[in-house]
Amino acid sequence: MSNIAYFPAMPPREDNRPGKRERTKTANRQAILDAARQVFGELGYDGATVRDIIRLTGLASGTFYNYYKSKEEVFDALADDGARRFRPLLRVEFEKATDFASFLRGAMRAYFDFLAAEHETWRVNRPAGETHPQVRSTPEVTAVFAEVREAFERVLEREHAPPVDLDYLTAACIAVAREVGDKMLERRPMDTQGATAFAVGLILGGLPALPRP
Amino acid sequence: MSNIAYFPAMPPREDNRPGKRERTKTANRQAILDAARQVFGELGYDGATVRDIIRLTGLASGTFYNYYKSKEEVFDALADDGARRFRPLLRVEFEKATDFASFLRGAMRAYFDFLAAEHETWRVNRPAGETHPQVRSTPEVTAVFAEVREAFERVLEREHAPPVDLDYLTAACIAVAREVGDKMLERRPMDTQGATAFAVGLILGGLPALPRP
DNA sequence: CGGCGTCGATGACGCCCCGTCAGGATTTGA
DNA sequence: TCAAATCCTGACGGGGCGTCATCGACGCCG
Repeated sequence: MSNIAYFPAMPPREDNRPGKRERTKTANRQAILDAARQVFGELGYDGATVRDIIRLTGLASGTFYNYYKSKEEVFDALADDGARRFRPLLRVEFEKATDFASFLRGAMRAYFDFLAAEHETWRVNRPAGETHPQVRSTPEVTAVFAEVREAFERVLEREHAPPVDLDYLTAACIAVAREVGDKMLERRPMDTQGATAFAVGLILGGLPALPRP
Repeated sequence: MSNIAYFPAMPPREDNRPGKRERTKTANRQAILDAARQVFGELGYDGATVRDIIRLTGLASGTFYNYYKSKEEVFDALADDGARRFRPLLRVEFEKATDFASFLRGAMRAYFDFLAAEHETWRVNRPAGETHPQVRSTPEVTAVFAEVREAFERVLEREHAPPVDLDYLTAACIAVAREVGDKMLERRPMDTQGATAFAVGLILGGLPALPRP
């Protein structure tokens, strides 16, 4: 038998791609995440059901539980995913920054742009009046918090700024970013620059007026 | 038969107290709210179950649904309750205030004190790592937002302050209050005065630096 | 008092979602 | 080609959900 016209059902892989098991695993994980994003988007966090997500993936119910333990866990995975994608952007801003003002401006702008971009993907067709799900403290989200805090610390120290309550400052900045960002998303046209100017103005102006611990 | 020693089983009410029907209704409503507070406190919002609340009240399951349609609705009722109790305090601060600075200081302080007081009642025994439930936008909560916004508007106008983006400002102030308040609750001793100084300092300092729309 | 109409408390019920697990299909490595 | 490993499958027991027929208690009036 010549070897010209013969192809085995599955030709041997010459590359170092992971095996089929590994590939379906990541495919499943991704399918679940995608389905979850859509379901949460349409039904809201409370309204969503593990079964809804499962149905959308076409997998068996048991399979879901091979990947995530619960609705909370998928949701946290989505949040983690967002945080993981945002972190590098934050790091870039830190590298670029020359002082606190420029870091804050860059980070804030990066966040609002990120938010606006996510917005499209995320809130596909939210029924009116649905509260959007609470951002939970997953490992990656916590890491972002810590990273902001540390960046603040370093950059403030670098420019010999007087000491402040860093925990409060970090919390306040993130709070302003979140809430102003939220309001920004409701406005048309969506003005990330305006939101940035507001948030940065408030915090930079307030910084010198903070009590010294 | 003399009328001295005779009391009918239920002596007639001379007062204008509502009838028994009405009284058990308010009692039930209150019992459900109390039970809900405790259950949410112990199990967290996600972990709590309508059945848990029902069990704690001792009522029948059907009775619960005569008062609230769902877990969400009881929770919103609790939030509403908090907002309803906070609103007068806010109003008092508005009356007392002579300018934006004094209003902000008073309101912030009132909020942190309120928060600290609620804390005792609310987070009875939260298991570690539980995220506390999202504050939802119930009618009363929305009303508080609107009231803050209007108070800001009036007091800023009164002192001929330059115009600002009131929506952003309100959102930012509430955000700072919430988040700094949250951090405050985790500290021992709980320092409402310190938190107030921080939040007020940040916002008052930032106000003049805001972009003019 | 006594009788009647109404209100709302009751809890069993059917429905659906939950998370599990024994069985089976598919991939892997030899 | 075969055995072992992997993990997908879907039926199942458990339990929470919201409803509704029933009934006891309340209020009202003669």
